[in-house]
Amino acid sequence: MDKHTTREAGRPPGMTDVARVAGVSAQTVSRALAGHPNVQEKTRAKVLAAVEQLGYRKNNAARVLSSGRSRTIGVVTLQTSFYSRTALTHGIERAAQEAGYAVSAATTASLDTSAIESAMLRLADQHVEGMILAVPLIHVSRQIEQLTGAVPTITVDGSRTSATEVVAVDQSLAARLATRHLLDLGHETVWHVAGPRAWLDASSRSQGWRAVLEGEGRVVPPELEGDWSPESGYRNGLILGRIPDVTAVFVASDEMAFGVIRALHELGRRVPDDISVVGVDDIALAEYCSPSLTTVAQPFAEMGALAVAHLMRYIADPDAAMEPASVEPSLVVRASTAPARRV
Amino acid sequence: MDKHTTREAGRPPGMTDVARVAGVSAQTVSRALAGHPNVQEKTRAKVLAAVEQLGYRKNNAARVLSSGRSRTIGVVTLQTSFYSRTALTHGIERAAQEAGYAVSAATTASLDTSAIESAMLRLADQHVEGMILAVPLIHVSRQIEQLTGAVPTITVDGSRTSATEVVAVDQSLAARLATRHLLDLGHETVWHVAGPRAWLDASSRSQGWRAVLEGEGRVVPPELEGDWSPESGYRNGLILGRIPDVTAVFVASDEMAFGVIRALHELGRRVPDDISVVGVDDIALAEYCSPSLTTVAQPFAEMGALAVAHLMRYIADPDAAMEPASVEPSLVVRASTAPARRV
DNA sequence: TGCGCAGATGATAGCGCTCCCACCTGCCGG
DNA sequence: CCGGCAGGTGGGAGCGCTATCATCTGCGCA
Repeated sequence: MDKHTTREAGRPPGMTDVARVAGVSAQTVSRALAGHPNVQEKTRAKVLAAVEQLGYRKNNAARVLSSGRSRTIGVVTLQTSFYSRTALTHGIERAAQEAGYAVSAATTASLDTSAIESAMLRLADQHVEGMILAVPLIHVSRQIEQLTGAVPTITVDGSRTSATEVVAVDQSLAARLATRHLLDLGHETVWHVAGPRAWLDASSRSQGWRAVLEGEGRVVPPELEGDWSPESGYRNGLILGRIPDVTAVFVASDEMAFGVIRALHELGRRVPDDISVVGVDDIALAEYCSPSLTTVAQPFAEMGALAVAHLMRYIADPDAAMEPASVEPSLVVRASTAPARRV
Repeated sequence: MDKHTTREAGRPPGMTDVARVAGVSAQTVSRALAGHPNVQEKTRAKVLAAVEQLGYRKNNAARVLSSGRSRTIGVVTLQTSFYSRTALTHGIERAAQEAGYAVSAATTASLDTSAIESAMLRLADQHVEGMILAVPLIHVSRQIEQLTGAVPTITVDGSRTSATEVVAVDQSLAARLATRHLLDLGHETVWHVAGPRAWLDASSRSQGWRAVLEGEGRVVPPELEGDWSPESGYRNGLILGRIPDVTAVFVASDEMAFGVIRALHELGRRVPDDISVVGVDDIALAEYCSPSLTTVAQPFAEMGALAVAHLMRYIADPDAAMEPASVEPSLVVRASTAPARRV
C-alpha cells in the first residue's frame, strides 16, 4: 500500500482518476456510472469518455463493501453431471447474465443438511443477494432457516418443508402425460421406476403416475426406485424384465430409462415390441440411442429464466406475496413405445 | 450508515466485536483467523471461542478490498451441456474447494474472441486470483493478452497460440489407443469423425489417429467433422454408412458416436457386426445404450485436480517455469467393436 | 546485571467505493 | 425583489478488513 494519493504506475485507475480526468467529483462519477437520474447528459458523457480513456473498471469488492449490494446470485447444485441439473444451471446463468447479475455456484457432494448448509454459507460469504437451490432440502435446520430469512431464496425442487419460494416444472403433469400415453396405447397398466424420494421432482412424478392409474381404475403396481443413474435403471430393469405381465414402464429420467432398456434387452424382452418405455428430460441422446426414447421434455431454459425472474422480484421486494410458479413439460413420442399387443 | 462505533442490533458482528469479546485487538483476531504463526495458542483459542459465541463470519468484500486477494479462481466454459465440460468443471470445483478456493464460473455462448474476452473480464472484475479456460482460444486479442498477463491463466484445451499455461489429457494417446484397438481387431483401416477443428482436443485426436495409420502404412481415409453433438454424429453416420468398405470408425466423442451408430443402424449396417465404432469420454450412458460403447475414458476429475494444482503453483509464483502437464486416458472395451470379418 | 533480539500484540492508515448531507446554482411565486 | 425550492454537484465519513510499523514482553548471553 502507498501513502501518496496521487496516481501510481501499476495500479489500475480508480474513480478518483476518472473524476480528475472528467473534471468532476468522484461522487458524480459514481452517480453517472450507476445510471442515477440526477446527472446532466453532458456530465455523464464527459465521465464516460474519461472511463473509456483510462480503461477504468469498477472495483467490485469496494462496491460491495460500501453498498452491501453485490449484483450476484448464488446457485446450489449437486456435484454430479445429471443432465437436468446441468441444463437448468445454464438456463439460470443465461437469465442472470441478462438481468445484469453474476452467478456464483456452490456445489455439494451430498444432500446432507450440513453439506447444503455449508454450500449456502459459502454463498452468503460472497454476499449474494439471492440464492437458488437446485437440490432438495430434506431437513431445514435452524441455520438454514436463518439464512433463508436473511437472503431471498427460491428452490427449484420445491422442497415441501422449506420457507422458500418455489419454481418448478409441473412434474405431476409430466408423469400424467407419460402414463396416459402408455394407457392410450392400450396397455393394461404402467409400472414406474421413480427417482430418489428425497427429490420432490421424483415424488411429484410418482404422484402423477399414481393419480392417472387410480383415476382410470387400473391396478397400481408397486413402485421401484432408482438414484437417477443409468446403473440404477439397469438394476431395476433386471427386476422388471422378470415379471411377465409388465408391458409398459414409466421411468423418472432418461438416463435411468436407458439403463432399464438395456436390462430388458439382456433378458430377451424387446423394446418396444414386448415392453414400452417412457423417460423424462429429453436429453440430447434420447433421439439417437437405440431405440430412440419416447420421453417428456422439460423446458429447462425457460425454467431457469423463470427462477431468476422470480428471484429478482423477490430481491426487489422481499415482502411481496408470490405464489409458486411452474412451467409445462411436453411429451415427445419416439420409438420406445408401441401399442400393446392383443392378448 | 451509522455514526456510532458501538454494536448495533441487526448488523452482523465484525472483527471488532470479536476482538472486544476475546479481550484482544482486532489485529490479533485477524492474525489468529488467518493462521498466522506468531499467535499464542491460548490467544487463538480465546479468539475462536469469541467467534463461535458471536457467530462471526468474515466479510469477504472487505478482505478482498484490503488485501487484494480473493481466494477465488474463475473458470470459463461454453454454455452447453457436453458431458466432458460438465465433468471437468466438477473436478475443478472439488479440487478448488479442497485448496480453500471458491470457484466463479463464467459461461460464454460462443467461441468468439469478444465473447470470451467478456467472460474473462467478468471474472477479472470479481478479482479472481487465477483463471482456467475450458474453451479454445481461437484468437488471442490484445485485451486477452493483457488479462493473461495480469491474472495467472491456464487453459485445459491447450490453445496453440496462447501465452497461457497448459494442462491437458493426452488426446493423441487417446486416439492412438482407439485406433490401434481397431487395427488389432483386424480392420484394414479406420475412419475418423473429428470434433470441431477449433478445439485442440479434437485436432490432437485427429493427429493421433493419423499417426497410427501412417505408422502402420495403412490408407488414411478422408476425415469427417462434427460439432460434438449427437446430431452431427448422425449426419456423418449417414455418409459413412453409404461407403461399402468402412468397417471401423473412431469418433471423437461418445455423444457423436451414438449418433453415428444410429445412422448406421438406419442404413442397415450392424454395429459391431458390420462396422466397429469407438468413442471418447466414457459418459455414464456409454455402458447402457445399445450396443454398449467401446470408448476411451478420460480422467476428468484427475484433470480438474491437476489444473487447479497447476494454477495454485502459478498463483504462488508467477515466474516459475512450468511445462505442460498431461494425464493419461484409458481404453474401455465394450460391445461396439468386434474383429473384422474375413474377407 | 544489563543489553539486545525475537516473538507476541496493538495502533494506525488506508483499500475504492457509496451513503448522507451540505452546497450552489437558477428559477418560481409572493 | 427576495425567500425558497428543486435539480445538479461536491465533501466528507465510513463499510470491515489487512499491512505496516510501533510497542511490549520475556529470555539468552556477555
